[in-house]
Amino acid sequence: MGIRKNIKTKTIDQASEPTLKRLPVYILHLQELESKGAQYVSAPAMASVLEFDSTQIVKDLSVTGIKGKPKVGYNVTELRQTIEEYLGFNKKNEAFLVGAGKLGQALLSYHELQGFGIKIIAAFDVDEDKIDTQYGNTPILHIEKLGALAERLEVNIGILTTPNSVAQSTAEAMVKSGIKAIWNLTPIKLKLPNNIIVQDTSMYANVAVLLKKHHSSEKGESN
Amino acid sequence: MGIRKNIKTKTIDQASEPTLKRLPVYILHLQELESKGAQYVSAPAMASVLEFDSTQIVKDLSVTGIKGKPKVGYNVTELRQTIEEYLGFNKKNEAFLVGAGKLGQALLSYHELQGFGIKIIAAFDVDEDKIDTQYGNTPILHIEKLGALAERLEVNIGILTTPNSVAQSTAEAMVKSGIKAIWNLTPIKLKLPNNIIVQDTSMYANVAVLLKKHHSSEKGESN
DNA sequence: TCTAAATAAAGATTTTATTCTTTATTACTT
DNA sequence: AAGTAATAAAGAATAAAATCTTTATTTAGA
Ligand SMILES: NC(=O)c1ccc[n+]([C@@H]2O[C@H](COP(=O)([O-])OP(=O)(O)OC[C@H]3O[C@@H](n4cnc5c(N)ncnc54)[C@H](O)[C@@H]3O)[C@@H](O)[C@H]2O)c1
Ligand SMILES: NC(=O)c1ccc[n+]([C@@H]2O[C@H](COP(=O)([O-])OP(=O)(O)OC[C@H]3O[C@@H](n4cnc5c(N)ncnc54)[C@H](O)[C@@H]3O)[C@@H](O)[C@H]2O)c1
Repeated sequence: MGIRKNIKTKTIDQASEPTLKRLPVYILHLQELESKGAQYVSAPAMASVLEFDSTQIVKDLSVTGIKGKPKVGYNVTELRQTIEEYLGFNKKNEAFLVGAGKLGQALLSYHELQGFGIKIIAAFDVDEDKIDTQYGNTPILHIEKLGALAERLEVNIGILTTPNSVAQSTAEAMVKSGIKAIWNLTPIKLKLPNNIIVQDTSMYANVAVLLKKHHSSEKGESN
Repeated sequence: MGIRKNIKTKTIDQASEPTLKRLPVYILHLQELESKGAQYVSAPAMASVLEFDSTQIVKDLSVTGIKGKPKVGYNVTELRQTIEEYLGFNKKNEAFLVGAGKLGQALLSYHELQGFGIKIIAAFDVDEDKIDTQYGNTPILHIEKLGALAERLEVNIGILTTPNSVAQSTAEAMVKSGIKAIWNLTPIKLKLPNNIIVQDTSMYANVAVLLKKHHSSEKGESN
């Protein structure tokens, strides 16, 4: 009502989700530039390679607080590091994986993830054949040990790769164990307290978009 | 100017991408309702379970053309089938998977995907140890055979799970083989002709969002 | 048969994200 | 040293999506 409009002083560094999702694309591109020995890169130059709008790139990068120089661009290494720091990749991001099945094991062997912030230090399962074995260098433990270990090792990030049928109950158990952020790779919409961060990566959602666009384009829509 | 504003007559059935991504969530929920024997469900009822806004559900479902009845809701089975038909799950969606590594194999064993439209009928790789073996019931073939087989079997959907380093070149080979829609599970931003449908599922992007939100919430932001 | 409650559907508003425009800074050129 | 071209940065306009509001329909109950 007239007064009071900008109460959002606290949400300064809140980048939009689309922006956050583009930042890793920039990191990969910058890594490639670094490997080629490039020192500087401009937003328009990145734009032409990545096929993004150049002003959008400038906006995206500005959320990290970095400053570019007109006529020169950004220092490649500094830019990459600034983005990584902004995303928290340099913080301690140890995670537990729950559900060491096919997808879980793929993630356990996906060591590149470490370069993007997350390090899986243990996996949990209920399958006796898997429990107390190792996958790669990662131990697979009984799910009952989750709570005690999460507390002792101060782990508060969890990756959920159990079957759909137990996704909700397992997620609740993770929360009870002190997990604060869950990367949910099941297609289930989890119902959890809203102080818990949940990031969904649903294959079904992506397949749905792919198929719909595919069939629409076949029908000859301009798109 | 002045005249000509609504040139978009052709894009009638164009649902937004957020809507398309929610449709599979509805399908899963409807399947559960069916298994419980429910006949009808209303949008507000779904909303309370899924924690969505009920008017958004109504809007989402309306893109499929289905009509609900006031005071009753939607017929559960009819609604599920209508969504599935809308998304093209009942069409022939045979796909090739390229790169039969850890992630590729997880997808090959992920038979639930068939219920969501996609059936992987062959995989392709360059690793001699894998070529001409089977994974599950799916043959793994030499990448050179991709073109001929795609033509003969009329496959035009491809799943890309090769290493990052060859993602772009492999995608180009897929396009040359007649693939029209690519589900890209690498984090690489592909540059392809824009009549090719590309759906990215980047783990990095999701990890970035998760970590940023997690660290922001730790700093005590209201979010 | 009429009334009331529930809810789908359509439309309006608000919010969010992208794209466009302008301004100002910097380095290169002559 | 002055002028010019390139580009970052800030702001405005546009477009898209989500949410809110109103209307109309339909069933259940009086
Ligand atoms: N396989 C894929 O490629 C793929 C792709 C996308 C999404 N997903 C999703 O990922 C999830 C897992 O799929 P998957 O193919 O790896 O299944 P999977 O059956 O291979 O693995 C599931 C694992 O979870 C374990 N488990 C079962 N109940 C558990 C519990 N209560 N606590 C802890 N662990 C438990 C099982 O023992 C098993 O090891 C599913 O939700 C699936 O929809 C899988
Ligand atoms: N492992 C995971 O959990 C995971 C998760 C998310 C994303 N990814 C991404 O998925 C991709 C594959 O990851 P991965 O862990 O399965 O790797 P991987 O090394 O296990 O598998 C890659 C496969 O591709 C094959 N290959 C190599 N060059 C090829 C070519 N030119 N044509 C066809 N096949 C070729 C290899 O022989 C191998 O079988 C990567 O881009 C990775 O970033 C992996």
